[in-house]
Amino acid sequence: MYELFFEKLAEKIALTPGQQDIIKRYLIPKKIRKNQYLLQEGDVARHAAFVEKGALRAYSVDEKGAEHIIQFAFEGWTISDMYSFMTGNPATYNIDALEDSELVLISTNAQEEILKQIPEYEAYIRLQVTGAYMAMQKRITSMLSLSLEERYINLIKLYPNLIQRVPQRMIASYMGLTPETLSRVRRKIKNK
Amino acid sequence: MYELFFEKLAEKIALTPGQQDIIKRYLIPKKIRKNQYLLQEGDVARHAAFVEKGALRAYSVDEKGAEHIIQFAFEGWTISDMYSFMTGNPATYNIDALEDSELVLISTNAQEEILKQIPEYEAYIRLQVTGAYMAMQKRITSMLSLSLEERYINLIKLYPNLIQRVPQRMIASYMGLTPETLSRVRRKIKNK
DNA sequence: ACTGCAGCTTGACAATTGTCAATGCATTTT
DNA sequence: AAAATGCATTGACAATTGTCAAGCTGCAGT
Repeated sequence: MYELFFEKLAEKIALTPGQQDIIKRYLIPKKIRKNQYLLQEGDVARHAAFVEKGALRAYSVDEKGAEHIIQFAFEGWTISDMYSFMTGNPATYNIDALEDSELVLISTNAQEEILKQIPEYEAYIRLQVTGAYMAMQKRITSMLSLSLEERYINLIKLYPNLIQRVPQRMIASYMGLTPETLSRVRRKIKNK
Repeated sequence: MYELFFEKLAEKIALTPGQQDIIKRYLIPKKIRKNQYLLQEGDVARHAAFVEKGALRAYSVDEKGAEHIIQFAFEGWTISDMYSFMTGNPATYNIDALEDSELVLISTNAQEEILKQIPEYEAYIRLQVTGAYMAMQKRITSMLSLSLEERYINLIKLYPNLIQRVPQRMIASYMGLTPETLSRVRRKIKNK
């Protein structure tokens, strides 16, 4: 259990089996069915969720009811409403499952406890967040400087399995487009 | 010297005067004139820069020569090409000064040394990066779900001094717009 | 003070993207 | 097997945004 979690952890920091056991005690396994919510806007995010298996998305809903996907999370990724998780304020994003999924939950308290007992864990979180930050920076740069076709091609190159696992309209939402526009972008690319 | 740097540091972690002295030894003060480069695309970012005074921007340049601003940095902010800084790969962004500025540089080596000697510093960086991550997430959410007018109004509300210190065309660039479009957005807002 | 330049604004027009409606296809439900 | 549902595609048209050209303003440098 928690195989992938500790595998990813080991990529960033070295821990003894004893330290791993301490961490294990604070982890909560959770299975979640497709379409179920992990977090709803307005609730407080009391956990960060590491994805052992499956796929989730975080998204906001605007006044018109349109959904805007801020993040996907597949195996090996962590997802939460970071702002809510860090501050205890109500979440501004919804998170739900795109597939039946297996998660590892870490509560705010658990994270504090782990940090107290295993200071190395701090570096793990730092590197984790840094990676997420850099990915997000690339995403903004792509939005600012590339054509839709280039953006789509790059996205698929970066996450080749995205197409297989996520409906087009959600990729459109992630890119800030309507499904119709994404469909036309794909046609243009195909006809080249 | 380094007043603001240590003030910001103290907001996140508690350090003894002795620890502060250790950090001080690794910091490099640098003054930079308006329009001067701090970093050019292709070079390796060997430092992160904390802004004691002044203003800088990080931006990429596309094939057509258009600039796209990924980040502004004013007093109390840190700026670098994080990817290059972390990996040692060539930078993909340019960084230059919008005003005569006073910076505190921290080299990659300095950061490593500080982390070795003062483990509390790790938490500082983590919180720093987490803040940057959350800000960037808000920026993407704003790009995905708001109208141009709302985005502009929110931006000005968030950074009220931006208008005073940064030319409109750079705000347009930051928002992913042409200067003409931003000018029209501003006119619409004014006529309400 | 004068000149020149850079930045903001405006207008006319082009290109891109969104909206709405219809269709087709595949999957699920009955 | 038939019906219903959800998703992708397409077309026609509307709205938004970009492009190009021109003019205005204020500041910088002489």
